[in-house]
Amino acid sequence: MSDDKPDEAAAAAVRLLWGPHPKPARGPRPTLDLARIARAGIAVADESGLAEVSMQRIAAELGVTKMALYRYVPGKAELVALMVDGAIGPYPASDEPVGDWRGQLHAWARGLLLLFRRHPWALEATVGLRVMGPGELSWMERAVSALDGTGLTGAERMDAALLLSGHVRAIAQQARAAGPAGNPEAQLGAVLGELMQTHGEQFPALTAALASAAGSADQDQAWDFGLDRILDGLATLIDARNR
Amino acid sequence: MSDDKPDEAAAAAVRLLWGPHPKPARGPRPTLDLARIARAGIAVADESGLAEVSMQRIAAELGVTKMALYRYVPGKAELVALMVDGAIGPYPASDEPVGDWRGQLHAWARGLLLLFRRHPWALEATVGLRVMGPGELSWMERAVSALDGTGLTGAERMDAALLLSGHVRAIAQQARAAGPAGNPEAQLGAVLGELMQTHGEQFPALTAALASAAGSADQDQAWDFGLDRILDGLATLIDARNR
DNA sequence: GAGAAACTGTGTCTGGTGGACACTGTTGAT
DNA sequence: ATCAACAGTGTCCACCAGACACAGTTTCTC
Repeated sequence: MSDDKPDEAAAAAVRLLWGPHPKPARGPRPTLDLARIARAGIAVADESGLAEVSMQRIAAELGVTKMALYRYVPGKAELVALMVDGAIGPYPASDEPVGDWRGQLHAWARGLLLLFRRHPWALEATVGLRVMGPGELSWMERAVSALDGTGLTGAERMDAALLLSGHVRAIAQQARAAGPAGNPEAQLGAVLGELMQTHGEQFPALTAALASAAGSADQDQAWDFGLDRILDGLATLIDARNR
Repeated sequence: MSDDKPDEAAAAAVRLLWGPHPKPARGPRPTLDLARIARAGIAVADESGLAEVSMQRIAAELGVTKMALYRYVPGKAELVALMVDGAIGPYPASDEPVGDWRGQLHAWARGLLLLFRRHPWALEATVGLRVMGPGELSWMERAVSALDGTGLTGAERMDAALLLSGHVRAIAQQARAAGPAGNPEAQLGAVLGELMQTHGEQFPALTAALASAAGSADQDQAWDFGLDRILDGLATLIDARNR
């Protein structure tokens, strides 16, 4: 069937991300290793975007031909998966769990947001079907463990983590669209305002909301708003459970 | 220098998406139009995924050479933007605003989710920098207008819309990863469970959560959970504002 | 030691992509 | 009738991911 192709691709990705990687007994010494390859890819993506990441480019960066890369990585998709997990994880051990679940999740979300800000390409690299690596899972672990003892079920704890990461991604994407300079809200408002000038009558509610928002230029308004709403919602449920 | 290139690209996209498109006075009749092109692209993407969308493919679908497409669309990015806005909008007029803000937002989010289910490729097509078209804005308009009169500021109403759409995207992506068959939770649990078997000791909280979640096989658990949490959070704020 | 086996990196090739450009043919305004 | 504007085509380029055969290097086995 055509369904076993994605499966074997996924299996290859799992092998690559989760190891083990026994070093060969015979033959010439490998000049590269997965960590170096991932680092090179991340560096290129950080600096020039994911579009610049090609087999040739990364190989050149490492001083080999592109075909040499295929000795380490089955294909470009797996390369990117390696880069993603390298860029994401593991969850920094310096951020020890401190405070209640709310404070912990707040710190967790902030850390994830900073991470996406540092590696904007990770957003586009994590759409679609993919295999989670150890790094990504360690973040998941941290979020779920922050909710231990809150009375939420296991599924609910994981759903909460997914919910938070969704918000992080949404904000990171908005920030990315605005570019490194200038706050997203202002930029979004500017382009929207332009469109409203010519097509405003079709979007009365938006026009009104935009006019009302024109004054406030709070930097991270959308971030704090969404995060607080989610945490409030979780608090409501947790309170109900514990009563 | 290099910063005006994205700007002019964005301007081209705005022209394309927002018109106007005056029909030429002289010359041969165009055999195509933007709507037909968008429809062809959407059809291909729906059926075979975004990767199958190439200039050649779409042109062949329309019975012309690929270069003819460039008479209508400045490049592939703009083609995809056209497809996205065509697939998304406008917000269906049949879904009249009914009920309180909560019910309206619930219906809105559900509608958006169904849309992403119908056009899974729209997820990958809407990461990164992009220009919103009329269709996308009409959805935004609907969500913002649902929050009219709740006491929220304009910026907050828009932030709420962004928050909800973030959750929709997160769920849609998870559903997409699981494929059309089988519910996402089970599939996620299966692959996670496999990894836990070999690396479980590194992720104790996840292992516990997974074990606890093994029994419940609720289909749309994550969807309802996140949506309810967000709406609860909004309700908390709205209540506070109105007191 | 000698040879074989395993392995690495390279060169070459293919089919595909987005896009530039010059060209022919068509159409309506003058 | 002429001409300028426009549409669709054919040809070209650079780049991409990947397949494959090959030569060179290392280590294990006899």
